[in-house]
Amino acid sequence: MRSECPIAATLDLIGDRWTLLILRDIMLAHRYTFSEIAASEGIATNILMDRLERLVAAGILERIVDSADRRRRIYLPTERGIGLIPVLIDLVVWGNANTPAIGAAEVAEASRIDRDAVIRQFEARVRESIARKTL
Amino acid sequence: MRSECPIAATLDLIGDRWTLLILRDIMLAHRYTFSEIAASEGIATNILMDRLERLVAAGILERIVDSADRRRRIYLPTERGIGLIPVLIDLVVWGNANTPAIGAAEVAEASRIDRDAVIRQFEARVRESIARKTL
DNA sequence: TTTCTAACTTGTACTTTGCAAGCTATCACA
DNA sequence: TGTGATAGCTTGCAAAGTACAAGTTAGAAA
Repeated sequence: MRSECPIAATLDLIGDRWTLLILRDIMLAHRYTFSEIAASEGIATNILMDRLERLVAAGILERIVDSADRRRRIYLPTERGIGLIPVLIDLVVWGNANTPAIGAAEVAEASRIDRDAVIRQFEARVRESIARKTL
Repeated sequence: MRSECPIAATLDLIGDRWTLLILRDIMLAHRYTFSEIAASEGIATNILMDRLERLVAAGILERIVDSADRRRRIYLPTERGIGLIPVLIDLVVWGNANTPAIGAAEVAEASRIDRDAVIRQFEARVRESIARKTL
């Protein structure tokens, strides 16, 4: 693809069928490990692996070893990754209003009233998790 | 895929590598016909056709015959489609800050200052085009 | 030391995409 | 009225990406 358009360049990184769902798992649902993410939707493990590696390579996620259980790898969003929360929130709002999906209705409703507050709230939670995990 | 999560349900509709670029062409760049969109990026015509049909089927776009040239089909966003402008704007902002893409820097900058105003502006332009084309 | 679990990896079938060429309807012009 | 050009759309086939199942390795737990 490779375009000078920022939308096209962004979709080169996150514009496939799984990447934004993975980022949703990590940043909205607080699922930070390979097996938690794999269990949440029916994503094939080789695809999940590939996407996590790409996201790390793109500087959107960071991979750290869990010091409490060194088998476990924790995938945490970088600042660049946190910057995608607004996109996820917009998708929740649109999906809630325009698809039969019923989940996260409170988030959608709260976002319609004060989007910035909802985004700040998720950002704060993610940063809190990062601080806790990287200790 | 097909989930009860509104993000997953939305990505079922628009979460592939081309659909959001097509919507960007239509709603931000005001390219309303098959050939205009086909020319803007290197999208294969069979894929473009498939995506336009899906978007029409999903109620995101509407297809009308150009009365001035009946060969031409004009693809216009519905209200549901217009509702995706915020997603596009977020992608412009993120891509401008986090990818080497250089286009649309003014839009990104203006959105950082007053996102709602930029969205309203694009919405107004699209509605104006729709009014003109459907006459 | 055996068993279990988490994170990968590999192989193979299947689905989607990309490319090139073609088709049909309509328009522009002589 | 006929000829060429253009817009939208279709088809066939090769290449790429995805899904499913099974296997491997490192570390934990008993």
